[in-house]
Amino acid sequence: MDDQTRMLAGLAGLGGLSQGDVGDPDSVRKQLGQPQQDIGDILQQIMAITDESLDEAQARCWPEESPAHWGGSDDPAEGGEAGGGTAGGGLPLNFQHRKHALNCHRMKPALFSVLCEIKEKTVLSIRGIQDEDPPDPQIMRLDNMLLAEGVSGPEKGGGSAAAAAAAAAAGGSPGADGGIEHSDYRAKLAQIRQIYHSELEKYEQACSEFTNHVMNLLREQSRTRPISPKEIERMVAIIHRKFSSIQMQLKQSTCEAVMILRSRFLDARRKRRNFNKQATEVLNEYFYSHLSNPYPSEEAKEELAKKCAITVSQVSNWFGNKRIRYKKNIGKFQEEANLYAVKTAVDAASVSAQASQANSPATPNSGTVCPCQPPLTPTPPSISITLPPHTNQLRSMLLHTHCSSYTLAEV
DNA sequence: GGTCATGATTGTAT
DNA sequence: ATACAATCATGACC
Repeated sequence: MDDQTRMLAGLAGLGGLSQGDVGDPDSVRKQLGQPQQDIGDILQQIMAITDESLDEAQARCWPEESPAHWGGSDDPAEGGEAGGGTAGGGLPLNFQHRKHALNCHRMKPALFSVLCEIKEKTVLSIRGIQDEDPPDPQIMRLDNMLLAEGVSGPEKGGGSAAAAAAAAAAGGSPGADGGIEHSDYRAKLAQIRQIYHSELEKYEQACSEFTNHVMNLLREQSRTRPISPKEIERMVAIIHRKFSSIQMQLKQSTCEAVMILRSRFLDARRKRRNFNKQATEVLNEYFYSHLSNPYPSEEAKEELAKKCAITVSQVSNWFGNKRIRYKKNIGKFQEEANLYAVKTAVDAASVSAQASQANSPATPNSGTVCPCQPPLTPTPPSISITLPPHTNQLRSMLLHTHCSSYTLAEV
C-alpha cells in the first residue's frame, strides 16, 4: 500500500469510504475522481479533525468510558496493535484511550500517592539537602547596608539619621551651607529610596504572579502525573531563589548609588572651604604664642574648635599643616609671626593687669608640657621679634622637641 | 588659565 | 595614637 492510500485509509471512516473501498486502490481512485464537492468534504473533515481536542476525539471514539476498558486490556481489539487506529491528531487511539482510562481509574489517587511518596523519599530528599542553604551573606551585607543608609527600613528616622551622620562626617562648618547640603543629600537619598522601593515592589509582584502561575500549572498537572505538595513547595523555593538573585542585583546597584552619593557629599576635599578670618586668627594666635611648643592638648584643641566653629580634627589638621609649612619656610612666615607676637603681647599686657592668665587661650595646654621643664608661659613677644634670622633654623629644629621652650627662652 | 594658598588625605615612622 | 611629609583637590587671586 502506498503512502497516499494509507493516509486515506486512516481517514476512511470520515470521508465516506468503506473499509472495503480503502482496501481497493482502484476504488479510492474512483472516489478521488468524483466531483470536486466530495474532495472538498474530505478536506473539511480533515480540518475539523486537526481542530478537535484530544478529549473530544476520545469521547467520539470511546463514548462509554469505564474503568473496565483500562482493565480489559486482554481484548485483542483494544491493545493488540498500536497502530490499530489513528485519530486526526496523529496519536494512536489506543494510547489516548489508555491514558484517559488511567486518569479516570478509581485506583489512580492511591497510585499517585504511592508514587509521590517514592518520589519524596528518593529524588526530592536527595535534592532537598543541597537546597536548604543558609541565607546568602552577600544579601545580608547589602540588606544591612541599605538599612544603615536609610534606604530600606522605616521611612523617616533612618534616612534623616543617615543623612545627619553623613553631614556630620563631612566635618564642614555648621553654617547655612551645611544645611543646604544636608537637605540636598536627603532629597537625593529619598529619590534613591523611592526608586528602590518601587522596583522592589515590581519584583515582588512579578515573583508572586509567577509563583501563582507555576503553582496552578503544577496543580493542574498533578491530575495527570504524581506531583506531591512538597514538590510544589520546592518549585516555589526555586522561583523565589531566582527572583532573589534579581533582587540582589537591585540591592547592589542601589548600594552603589548610595555610595556614589555619599562620596560626593562626604569627599571633604571637594567641599574644601577656607576657614573664616576669625577662625584663622584664633588658630594663628595660638600657634605663634606657643611657637616653642605648638602642640595643643586635646582640651586646647576642643576649645579652639569651639571658638572657630570647626571640628577638633580640623584643628589637628590645621596645626599639622601649619607646623610643617612653618618649618619648611620660616622666612615666609616671619612677618606673620611678628604680627601675632605683637598682638599676643598687647593682649597679654591688657589682660595680665587684672586677670589671671590661667583662663587665657594661650595657656590651655599647660598640662602637656614635658615634665623636664617649667610650665609653659605665654611666649614673650620679644622672642619672635628680637631673634636674629639664623635662629629661625634653630627654632625649626626646636619644633621637633618638646623641651624647646626653656632653651628658646635662653636663646 | 596659571599660580599660590590652604584644608584634607594618605603613607610612614615613632 | 600621634606627628610628619608628601600629595591631592579646591579656592582665591591675578
